[in-house]
Amino acid sequence: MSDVARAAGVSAATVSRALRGEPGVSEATRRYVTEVAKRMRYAIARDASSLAGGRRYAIAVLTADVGRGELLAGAEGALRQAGYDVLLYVLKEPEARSRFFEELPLARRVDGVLALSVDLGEAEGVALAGLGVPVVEVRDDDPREALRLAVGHLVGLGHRDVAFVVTGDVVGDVDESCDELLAEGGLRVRPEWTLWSSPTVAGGEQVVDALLDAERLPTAVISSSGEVALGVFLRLRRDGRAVPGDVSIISLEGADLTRAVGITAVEVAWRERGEHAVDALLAGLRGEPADREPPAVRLVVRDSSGPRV
Amino acid sequence: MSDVARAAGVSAATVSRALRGEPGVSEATRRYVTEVAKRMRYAIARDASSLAGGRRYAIAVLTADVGRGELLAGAEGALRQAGYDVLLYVLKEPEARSRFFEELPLARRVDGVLALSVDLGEAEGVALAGLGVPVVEVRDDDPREALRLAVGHLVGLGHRDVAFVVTGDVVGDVDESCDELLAEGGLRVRPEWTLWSSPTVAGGEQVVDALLDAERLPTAVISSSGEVALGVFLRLRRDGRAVPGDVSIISLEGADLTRAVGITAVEVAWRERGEHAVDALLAGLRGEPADREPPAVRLVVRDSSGPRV
DNA sequence: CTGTTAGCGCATTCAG
DNA sequence: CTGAATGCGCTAACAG
Repeated sequence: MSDVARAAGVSAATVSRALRGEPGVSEATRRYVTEVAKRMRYAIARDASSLAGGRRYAIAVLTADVGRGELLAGAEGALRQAGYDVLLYVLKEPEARSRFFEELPLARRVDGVLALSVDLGEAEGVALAGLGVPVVEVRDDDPREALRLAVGHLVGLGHRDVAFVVTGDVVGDVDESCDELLAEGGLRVRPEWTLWSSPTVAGGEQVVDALLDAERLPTAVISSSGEVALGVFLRLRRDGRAVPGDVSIISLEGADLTRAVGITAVEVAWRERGEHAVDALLAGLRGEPADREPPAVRLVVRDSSGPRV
Repeated sequence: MSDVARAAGVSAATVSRALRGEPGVSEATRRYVTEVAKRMRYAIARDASSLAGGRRYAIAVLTADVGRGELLAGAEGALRQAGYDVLLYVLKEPEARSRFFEELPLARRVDGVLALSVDLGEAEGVALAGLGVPVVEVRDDDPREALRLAVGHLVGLGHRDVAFVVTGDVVGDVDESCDELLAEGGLRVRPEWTLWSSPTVAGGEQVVDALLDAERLPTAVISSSGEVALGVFLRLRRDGRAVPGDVSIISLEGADLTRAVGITAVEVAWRERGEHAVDALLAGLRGEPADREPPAVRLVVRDSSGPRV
């Protein structure tokens, strides 16, 4: 930096101020210094800057689900644009996760923490809060929101007899209240149409077998898993049933899979959600309150759902 | 650090050495200092450490494909274990990518660079090399390797009449030499069985239509895309053909999709590949040469491929 | 094996 | 608006 200062005929302090956009430098000086710095390919050394200034220009991004690439990409882009480095921590393996929260290697290393799909536990949240920097978490959605969207869509198409396939993995505790949600939407609720399945294609196929055994076939199926929806789709087609002619199918999850096959599904705008989380974090960094309303889930209508016939 | 030093009754230099595992400290002292530090919840400030020591304990991980979560996770885990921080750079958008290589914000910020699935261009490689730190790249595989595996599998099952579906996106220039590879493996090569398709499920369905129009149906189909393979699978089944009874299907790509549906596919051990790349980088950091042989691709046999009947 | 002495490269006072 | 002085917290030579 002193080299640049000498070359520009000013002091290092002025270079520092000019390059960081700090007030207290005339526009002319700032422009000149900036130009000289660029010509000399000079870039501020972050380490020294952090050490002297106290700020670290880095955010820790925690994620337990590397499959959510778009979420991560959205957050990374927004942080980069705001001038922050992204320190990635993958907390997928349980050991890695517990070790992380034990050692908490973030002390004095980052200005904030972004937890993406980690579903922070009580103790974990407290540990992060203890760092003394802003923490923003993106939790997975309340699955009921997705269910509501699906029900609304089907009711709008005239469906009343709808089967609901639950996979514990994805929906969590929604089975407690799903009947209620279905009824609220105006659907008929039948015990034999609330089915549990393993979250696999084979599981979906078995579900159809069970459905075919009953005296009456639903006109639509909601699946909490994309793979199950695919299994349902395949099995119905093999049985000569038309989709969506005879049966409509909606998935509450699995954007990639359902998009590939053309199944109507509820999707989350993960990229935007990542960007939104960064906005909240940056607000926290400035000490302002942030609006906590995340971008909503949306229904993507494809070829597997149509009017009740 | 001086607090710890005082509490332990030693000098700061000793604390530094003890905590970093540097030689020149008695085991007893090291143990004691370590214990005191832990008790005081002291952790070395990376900024100051980097500034004074010259090493940064950080690796830049570049990726153009956030979908490769396992690759990223593998690399992150290995780097973390080696004591390095991971600075993530997503180079997906073309503008982000060009801006990155123009500004090259890594100068004096990292000890090495890991480029995962970015397919570095000539100029980009030179730019990175100019940083003066080790650079390791994980390029996507030569698609011919996958094709060889698939051909070998089918030949072993007695197939001779095999169609090959190419999607430009995935296979790149392989269509130049695919006939050769098929013939090498002992398959019959027919121009009408080398088909081009868009990398979608619909594309795969159209491929089957084209195949059905010809006078003779192949006994197996190799698809360079998982989605196309699924389309082929669906369309064949709807046409009443048994898979793999009448036609076997193999995909050269799309681990998630093919796994979900049960299609035999060539897969890459992405996680291990990430770990391997880190090994190479760490070797470079130590100034040693690294073995450049990446973990090979492998064939995962599932229900879509069987003996020729 | 351990302590002492100097910086690492910058941001921040405080003067001018 | 600008420059000079001071120290951020640590590591690396040195000396003992």
